[in-house]
Amino acid sequence: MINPVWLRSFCTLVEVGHFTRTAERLHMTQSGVSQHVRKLEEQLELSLLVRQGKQFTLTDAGERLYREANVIVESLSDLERRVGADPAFEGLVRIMSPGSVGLKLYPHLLTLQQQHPGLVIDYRFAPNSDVERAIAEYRVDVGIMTKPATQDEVGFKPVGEEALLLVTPEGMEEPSWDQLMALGFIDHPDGAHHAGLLLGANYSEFQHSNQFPPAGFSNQISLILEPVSRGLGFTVLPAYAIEAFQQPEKVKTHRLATPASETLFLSFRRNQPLPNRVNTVIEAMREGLGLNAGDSP
Amino acid sequence: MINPVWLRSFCTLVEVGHFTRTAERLHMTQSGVSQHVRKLEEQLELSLLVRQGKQFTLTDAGERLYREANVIVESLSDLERRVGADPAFEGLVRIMSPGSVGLKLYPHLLTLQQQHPGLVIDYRFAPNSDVERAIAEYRVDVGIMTKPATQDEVGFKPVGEEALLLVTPEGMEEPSWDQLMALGFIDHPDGAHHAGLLLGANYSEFQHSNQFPPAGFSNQISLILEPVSRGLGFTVLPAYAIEAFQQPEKVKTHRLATPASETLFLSFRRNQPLPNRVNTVIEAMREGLGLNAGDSP
DNA sequence: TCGATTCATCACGTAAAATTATCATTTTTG
DNA sequence: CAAAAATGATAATTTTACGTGATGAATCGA
Repeated sequence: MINPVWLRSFCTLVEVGHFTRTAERLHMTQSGVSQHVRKLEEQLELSLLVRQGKQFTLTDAGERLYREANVIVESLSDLERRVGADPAFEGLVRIMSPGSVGLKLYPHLLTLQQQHPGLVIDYRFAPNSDVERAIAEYRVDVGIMTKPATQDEVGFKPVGEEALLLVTPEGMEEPSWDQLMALGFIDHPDGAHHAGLLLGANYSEFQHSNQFPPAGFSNQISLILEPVSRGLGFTVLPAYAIEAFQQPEKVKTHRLATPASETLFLSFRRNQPLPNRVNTVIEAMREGLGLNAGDSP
Repeated sequence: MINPVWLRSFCTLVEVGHFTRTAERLHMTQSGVSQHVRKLEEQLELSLLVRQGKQFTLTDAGERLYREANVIVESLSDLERRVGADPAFEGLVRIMSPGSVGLKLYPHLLTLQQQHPGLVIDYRFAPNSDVERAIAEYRVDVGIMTKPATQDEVGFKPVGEEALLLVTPEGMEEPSWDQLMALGFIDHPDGAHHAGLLLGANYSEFQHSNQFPPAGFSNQISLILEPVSRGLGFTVLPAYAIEAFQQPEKVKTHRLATPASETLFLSFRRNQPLPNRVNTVIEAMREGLGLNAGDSP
């Protein structure tokens, strides 16, 4: 590999046209400049300069070298700055969350991306466990989970609460236990968890969601309320998932006496500080969840 | 400036994912690789690797550095080859010659350029003295001159002879001295020189072209025969300049008893070997002048 | 022609880098 | 699961190479 310090000397010499002044410019001695050029010529086994007394002109190879080397030297001397830079509104940010939160966050983050052309959002929907694994395996920068992370490498921080609501077909008032049993449960990936939190606090008969006759399942968050709207069963969902349903008039939402809510956890890798662009996105996510901006992890 | 040897170690390490194997690949010790990475981290004042036992992953800065540095390292290790290369059919070749020869050569060289997309011909027409100066001042790679070069730095080599011919208006047989005096001389940049060579050898009365009444002048080689074709005078030209005239039937060409010819000299800088692409063009010029290919200077 | 510049070369001391040796971990394997 | 092998970090030592300063030769300007 050619010594880039020699290249820099050579390029400066070509620009300055003068050994002594080149040396001054580079804070070295004229002797050094001479040696650098000679070493380059020795290593490349071709002459770079045609010396004519105190003047010189470039040989063909000299011109080629100058042209090529100049680019490299510039780019090398600039590298430190470029790598150190940590722009807040540029680059790829990879996010993962369960579908429920994603439904609310994704449009908000797309707005952010529209405001900053350099920013690229990669948002994937996946269950809690997948989110945690993706973070641990460096496949994702931040995640939102509805449970605390279990692995050591994954840090977490509560960033919001979302009320859990019981959803039944339209025209039904505060349903009794028997009515629920009659309806049957429309399940989804977090169905058991949600049902446990809300129904456990409001129905003494409740033990587990599998007490209810199964009435359907969907892992497509935007479609879970479809069977409910058709009178096929009930389900329990966080408020933002209900908001996202296309035909809200076709279902009936019940708050119940004892409210229950799901905590949202911001999740991230513990062992390295987050780049600015990721913090930018985290701020936007807080806003999207309706929270005041706070300091990022 | 960041040490590119360290960068190479880092890039290789990222690709290999293994300190010891990286060291083997780079013909150094594992200790060296460790030190290179550490020095990079110290100089940049940021961590590049997240070490997890004997595994590691890249930090954000590490990824940026790898992406940027890889380009530089590749380009640097390839530089030697690129500069050493001397392609025969690529690059710019700058040529200068008097208009007379140029008329014949230029179309031929354009054909060469068409055959080799990377080759670029810069052909300029200028008098002998300008050609010589341009060569000496590195503004041109090769020239054709009709006289030997006078400066030390400019080498030359005869590459062709071109017959000098007397040209009169049509319908005139081997003109007498008095007929020439009556017609008058159509002069051009090499007019005096050409007339001296041809007429001096064939007319005892001849001393200098200014003996003839001036009948016109043009430095546009393709137009010199225009006034002759209109009966305005005679001139002396090399054969290839006459060939290039649009309406050959409008003039009469005379070989004369004692032929005279002009020698063409290939001219070039003495102090440095010619790049291959220039030799390629020189070969093409020899062909264009109707000569057998010979070894270039 | 003489003095002032300018560049090339040489010898040398210093600073940087590579290697060796060793230790603490981690991973593999029987 | 324990012993063996492998891996990476660190410290100490050797080796390398880099830049300087001194000297000399060539060139340029007055």
